[in-house]
Amino acid sequence: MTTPPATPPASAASARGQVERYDPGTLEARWQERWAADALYRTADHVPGKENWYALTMFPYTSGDLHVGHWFAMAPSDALVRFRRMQGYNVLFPMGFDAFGLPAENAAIKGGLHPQDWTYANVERMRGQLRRMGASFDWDREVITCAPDYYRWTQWWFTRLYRQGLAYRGEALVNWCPSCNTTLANEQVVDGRCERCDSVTDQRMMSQWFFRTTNYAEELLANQDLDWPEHVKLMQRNWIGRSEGAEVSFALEQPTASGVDEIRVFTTRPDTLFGVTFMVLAPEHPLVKQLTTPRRRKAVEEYVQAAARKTEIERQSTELAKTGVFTGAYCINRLTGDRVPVWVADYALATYGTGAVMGVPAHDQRDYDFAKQYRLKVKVVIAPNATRYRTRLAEAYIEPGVAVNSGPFDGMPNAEMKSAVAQHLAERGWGGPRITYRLRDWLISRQRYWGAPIPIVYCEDCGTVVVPDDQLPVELPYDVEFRPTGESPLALSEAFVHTTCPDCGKPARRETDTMDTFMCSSWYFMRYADARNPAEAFSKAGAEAWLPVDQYTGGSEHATMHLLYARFFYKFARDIGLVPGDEPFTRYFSQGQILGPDGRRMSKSRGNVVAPDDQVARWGADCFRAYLMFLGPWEQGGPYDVDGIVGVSRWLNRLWTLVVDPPARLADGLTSHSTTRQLRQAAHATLERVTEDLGRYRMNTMVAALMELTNTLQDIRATGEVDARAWDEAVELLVLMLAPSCPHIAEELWERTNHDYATTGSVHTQPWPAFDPALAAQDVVEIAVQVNGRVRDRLELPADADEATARAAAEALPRVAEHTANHEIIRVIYVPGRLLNIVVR
RNA sequence: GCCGGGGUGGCGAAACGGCAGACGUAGCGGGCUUAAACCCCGCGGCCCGCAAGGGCAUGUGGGUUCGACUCCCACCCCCGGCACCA
Repeated sequence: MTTPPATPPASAASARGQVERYDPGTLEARWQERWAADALYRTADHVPGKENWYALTMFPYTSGDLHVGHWFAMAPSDALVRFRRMQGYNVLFPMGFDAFGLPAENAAIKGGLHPQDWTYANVERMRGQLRRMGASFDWDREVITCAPDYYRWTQWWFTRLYRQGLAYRGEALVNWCPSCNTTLANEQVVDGRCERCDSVTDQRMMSQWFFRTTNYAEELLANQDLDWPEHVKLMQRNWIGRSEGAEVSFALEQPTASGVDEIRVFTTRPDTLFGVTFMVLAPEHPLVKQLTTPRRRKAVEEYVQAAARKTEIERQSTELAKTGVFTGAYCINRLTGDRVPVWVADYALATYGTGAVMGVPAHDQRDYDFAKQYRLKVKVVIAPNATRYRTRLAEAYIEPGVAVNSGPFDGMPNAEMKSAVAQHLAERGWGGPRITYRLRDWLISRQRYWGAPIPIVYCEDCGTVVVPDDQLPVELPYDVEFRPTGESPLALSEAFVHTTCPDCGKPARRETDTMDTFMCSSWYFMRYADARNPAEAFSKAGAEAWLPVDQYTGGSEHATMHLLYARFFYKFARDIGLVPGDEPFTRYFSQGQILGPDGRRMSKSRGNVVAPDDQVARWGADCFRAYLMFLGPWEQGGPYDVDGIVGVSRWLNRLWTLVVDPPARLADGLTSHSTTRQLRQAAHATLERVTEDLGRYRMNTMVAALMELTNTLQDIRATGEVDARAWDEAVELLVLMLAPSCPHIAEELWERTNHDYATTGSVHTQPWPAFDPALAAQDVVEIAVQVNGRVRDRLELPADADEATARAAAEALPRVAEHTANHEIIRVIYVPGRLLNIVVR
């Protein structure tokens, strides 16, 4: 079998003659080099006469490959940045790498490469891919979170939080991922599974480092004024989960051996306190062991152990019937003096409120179910009507009502009673008003290698000592056995563990856990403001120049993790006087998710991954960028249709040809020619649309508008004689409008239309053109003529025609007359430029 | 169950309460080509009709309006989040 030579036929001659073909590959590489050589995107902190604008798109994790999702977030962001620059802003648009984290270790274990070497190799590769995108990143401010000159400051943040009492070590029930062999923050457990690897997690009592995010719960909750997507703000508010209610103390009938004489509960229904018929402790509640009577011990221990064996998924399932065991102990409802049996049941959660629940079966469905299961008493204390009400219920009564069987509160509306009871309790020292959050403190300890070491030293004499600034960074040693065992790999490194106490100089041991990588990403956007600063995390001047971020772009999967942590960090930074404002991200845009061609999440196992490199190699970066913008609304995302991109490629080819091969007969002074008017109208109307669309992040319709103008120019070219000035103006506007989305071809065409890059500058440094409303307006418009709301004909009219003119012209149309004859015209509605509706009877 | 976001041609989509389907694809017909194409022209929701034209169409059913994809009410389906949080 013979194959033809690989060289394509040299002649690509079209009907229009020999025209140079659009060749994105070489053209894009050439301009990328040129821009880099000229440092076109280096951003100064201040430029006279220009306002600063900080645009940020989430930096990628160093997985090794940029995927379509990265492009989908970054390419439109870059277009908006370029647009804003042309509008006269001094724009900071930095890029970097989120480089610590488990995948590096997992890949290292699998492939035999050290996590650090794996990570830096990936940085190298991804940097190249990002450059190939043609985005206008300021690489001089690049950050790599695993570099000592970065994590030194991550550790510094820890020390500041520690000194402010916001970092603490505490014993708590924490989430554990048995596959990752490490603890996880609450935010990193999704439906009882590890957010990273999807393994089922369990809970363990461990001593770990936490940040007091709950100190800021109230402020984090107050996000409604942020210019963020509502659904993201809502996710955060749901996550924080504020509940208003009361804490109530119940006296133990028999104080425990250790002297505890009460059980405290949190309730949102203090109005039902008179209806308590049992008490429930979570299996992990510290009092369980102490108050269980000898006769009940065996049963309780068995139950507690069984609960511990269950996974979170099993524990949290609402479908399961309620289970529990009686402890044999009783407590006293101080308001009524009632003797209340104390049970253990796993529907009480150890990590919420006080870990104990008062059982009010008459007015809480869960308590009702539990009471039915174990035949416990049901006491009605809220009723729709104070005089007549049911005492036997088929389900809990949770509607509003008035108090009954509630002593001094009888007859009081229950809404009012909530605060009255809380008040009553407070006066007697039995509890009082209380607000509880679902949000937990942020667990930041990780029993893994590839992260920033926690800068803490344990000294026998001085106790827990924070590493002083001049001893940072606490360097992560390279030569460590990092296989995950559940114990921190750093504990195995004698050289790392053994140190001296910063306070007294005696031998001491280092903390061997590393920090959650979400810590690195909680402040990277601040570092960009002054990325090369060797003496500070960032300078005051840098912060004043750039913070807070004006526009942030990323996926909403980070709503309750990164975006929440970053807000926490920023508020802390504000409190210690480092940054201006209260919020890190003034505006946040959440782009949609790009799916595989089959409409499902892209994944290697499904084999539906579209590699951006392949798309770029085949179509060019400009084409791929524009196609991603053209697909649909940016916030929506959707399946990536590999066949659709050809339309964008055809468009760019036509546009190219149009500019490189202008109309055959260009003549001066044809200003009265109808095509001249049409040309100018189309160009200015498009400019109006594109300006509007870019301002509202509507990238898809922006590209469509450019396509339309291209089609119009092509039609006009075909008519023959065209006014040279009008043509040049239209082409110039088209190229300027193309610059944000397709920076390379725009630059090339800009140069080819008599603009010298060396003297007059890049197309990307040109001011955004202003459109002329008079030119953008149409002279003649086609309107629809309706009879009773149905279109019967169309009519061409001068744009400024009045109603009488329009009506006369419409009634003269035979197809209209047909429908109005023998009818009485009762009304005529005229919308200039749109339609005329004749209403008949 | 609760809270968001969506249902418009074969597909991706567009449409200040005012001509539904811009723009683009798939497909069909034609041109240029020995042949093709990431080239050019045309058609391109469904039904009836040779055509002119007419009817039906924006998840379903109501309503408001001269006029509804758009506003209101009820419901169905899909996607995302939360869910034994006391």
